Formats: sequence, C-alpha cells, structure tokens
Amino acid sequence: MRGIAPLVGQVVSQVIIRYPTLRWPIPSQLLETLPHTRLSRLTRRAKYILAEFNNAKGVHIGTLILHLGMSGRICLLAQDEVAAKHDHFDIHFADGHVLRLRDPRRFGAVLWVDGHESVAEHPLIKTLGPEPLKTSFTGDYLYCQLRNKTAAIKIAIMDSHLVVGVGNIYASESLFRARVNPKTPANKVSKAKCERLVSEIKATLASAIDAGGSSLRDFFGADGNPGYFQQTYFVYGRTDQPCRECSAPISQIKQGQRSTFYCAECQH
DNA sequence: AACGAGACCTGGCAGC
DNA sequence: TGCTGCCAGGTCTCGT
Repeated sequence: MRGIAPLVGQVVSQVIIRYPTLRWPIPSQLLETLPHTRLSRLTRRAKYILAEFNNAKGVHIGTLILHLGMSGRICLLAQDEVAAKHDHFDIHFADGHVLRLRDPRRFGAVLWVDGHESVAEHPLIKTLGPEPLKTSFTGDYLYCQLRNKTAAIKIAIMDSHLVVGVGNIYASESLFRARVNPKTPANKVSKAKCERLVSEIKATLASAIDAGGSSLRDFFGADGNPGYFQQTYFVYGRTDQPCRECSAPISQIKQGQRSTFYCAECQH
C-alpha cells in the first residue's frame, strides 16, 4: 500500500482487464465506473488494500478491494509497458502512471464496493479479527479467544477471524520468539504465554515491516525491487539447521496442510 | 461453534 | 533434456 501511495490524488484515465480470472472474477463494471474518478484515499485492513475513489465533484463513488493472495504483485509503472503473461489488471492514470496487478497463481482478488455500501460490512471484511499492531490486540484478548479452542496454537493465531496479519512465516517465527510449541492446544496456552505471544507477534511483524516485507521469490515491492534484503529467520525454512538459541536441529511438521518450523528444545 | 480437509492456480525445483 | 511429483507467502467453503 505504501508503494502505491504516490497515486493518491491522481485521476483514472483507463482500466484494462486482461484476464478477469482471479479468486473471484474482476468486476467488469470497473471499465466504466473508474475512468474520470480520482483515487482519493488508500487504506488497509488485514491483507486487503482499500482504494477509495471520488468523482469530479469530490463525491465518494466506491472502494476497490485488492488482495495479493500468495503470488500477487502490484507494479507501479511510470509509464505504460508491454504487459507480461500474468498481468491481469491495470489502472492507468492521467499523469501517465500505471498500477498493474500481476498474479500467476490467481489467488488474489480485485473487488468493488459501491459507494452507497459500507466496506466495513463487506462479508470479507466484517468478520476479521483485530489488527495485530493495534493496542486492542492484547494478551487478555488472545487468552479469552482461546478458551474454547482445542486446535493447535499455530492454527489459531493464523485464523484471520481471531487476529489478522499472522501468515505462515510469522506464525512460526512468533511462536519461536515466545518459546511456545506450535502443537500446543490453544486452550492450554497460559495467560502469561498469551501475553508473551502477543508481544512477540507485534515485535515480529513490526521488524518485518521495517525490513520491507518478505524476501520470497515472487514478492516484490511496487517499485519492482525485491521486498528486502534477506531477512534472517529464527526457524522458518531452517529444517535440520541448528537453532540460533540452543543449536538443536530445527523441526519441520505439517499443520493444517502448511509447514511449521520450530525448535523442540526451546519451545514448550 | 469448531475443526479438518478440500478447493482454487502456476511455476520452480529436486530427483530420476 | 524431459518427465513426475512435490512444494510454495492465503483464505474461503463445505462436511462432520
């Protein structure tokens, strides 16, 4: 979202939908709705980017919801360029800038919420848990939410209805930093460990944001440069390598069909 | 209500 | 070189 912030205030000249097939079809009404409107505000909720548009009179027209899924990438181009294979969607602006959405795996989404409807009430947004970096996300809150959950703690903190923003990498990293075993049933995590976990989730995400995002193959910042310098992980992707704390080999298991990494010596 | 599995996709890589 | 199988950062939907 920060990468495309320079576009705020710009007027849309054209929308191109090359391949409407994302997680849901890109609404074709954008072709008529967006041109001549102005991008008035960019915000974010969970992993959804919310782009608000005004008409020439400054009246709110609606909000574009963008999600990058697993492989999505937003490119901010200074001028039009030949589109590549998985370039699904463009917004061209009057000053020449182009916002381009590329998503090989098509798990991303482009949705439209009309101006007379509430984004907060949108089915994808309404049921989301708190933002992890907000003060409302506390150890108390987490502890209360876990009372009736028997699923593993790692599964629980990745549930966006409980708290948003904790993806597969940062779930493993946060649990290591809090010294919590990912297999622990959620309702067996003590109050004190909940406090610690919340504080480590906040610290993990804050430092990742500071470093600029995740340095994985197909993630790039809006300027086309890799999201960051290689971030060093405590456990993620370090199967059989020595724990940075105790030198025991890092374990890899499957939870909910996703890989989990942890140190069996350090995490209880 | 909560859980687990399945679903959606392409591309990169290891192993044969 | 080419094939096969496995793996990947997300999250909704469905059956139990």
